[in-house]
Amino acid sequence: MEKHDALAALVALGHETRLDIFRLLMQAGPKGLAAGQIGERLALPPATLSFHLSQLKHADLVTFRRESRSLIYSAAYPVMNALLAYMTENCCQGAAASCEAATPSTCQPEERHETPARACVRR
Amino acid sequence: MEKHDALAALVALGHETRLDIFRLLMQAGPKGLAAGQIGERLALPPATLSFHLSQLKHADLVTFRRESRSLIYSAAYPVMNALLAYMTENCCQGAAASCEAATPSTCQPEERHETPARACVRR
DNA sequence: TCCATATTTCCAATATGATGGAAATATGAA
DNA sequence: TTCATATTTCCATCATATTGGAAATATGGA
Repeated sequence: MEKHDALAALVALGHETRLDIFRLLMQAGPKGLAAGQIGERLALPPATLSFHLSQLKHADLVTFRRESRSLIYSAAYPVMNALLAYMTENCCQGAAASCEAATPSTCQPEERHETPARACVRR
Repeated sequence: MEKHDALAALVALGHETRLDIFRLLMQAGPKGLAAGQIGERLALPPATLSFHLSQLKHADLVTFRRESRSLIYSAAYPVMNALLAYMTENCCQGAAASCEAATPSTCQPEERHETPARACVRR
């Protein structure tokens, strides 16, 4: 993940409504939730909801599929994991020699993937 | 970490200049950097730098200490780790029964602390 | 005390983001 | 085709964040 993408994700998550939406989708898992359901649960007017979903889409934090008349949104776990990895990778950068490998905590609703990251442990 | 604090941290990191500052401080480690050094490296006018440092302070993402005429800023590793843990803790919430414990990747410049978190692995 | 350095605070201008009503689009059912 | 549902797009308004020059504050040295 590049800085540009990490920044986009952080900007998107740095808004209460979008953090609420994203967490709701995280909780919902891969099945996702229809836009209408999200709006109902968070009491958001359609236009406002659509605006924020659009922001999350642009940041690649959510995906969606059509199911009949509904658009079903779900959290993009891989991007979330990439963001976590990015933030971790870049902490203590420049002290690579004194870093130890560490297992990142990731969110994998379907199956475990290997997404290595490094955590800096200087002594 | 509460939602309020996580949101504050995400808002703070969701700005290019502040992400730059924060990563610079992460790289600098616990020794930190004087405000002037940060401004010099990132080519920021004093007032602009001060504004962003203030935002990062309010989000508890940086700490500072005075050393003679300089104010030395450093990254608040524990808060960064708490943010990582928070984002991970809350993914797949509601499916706790099918979650497995996982080691979070953390950034610990001084010594290793135990900061347990959970990653959801549904099967 | 006086001056230089380091940084912050004040403030006004500017830019950007968010809101939500209303209209437009897409889908499926009768 | 016609209608109802689901969601988006358009757009004007409003709110908030950002910027940086200038002045203020804090520190230490001569």
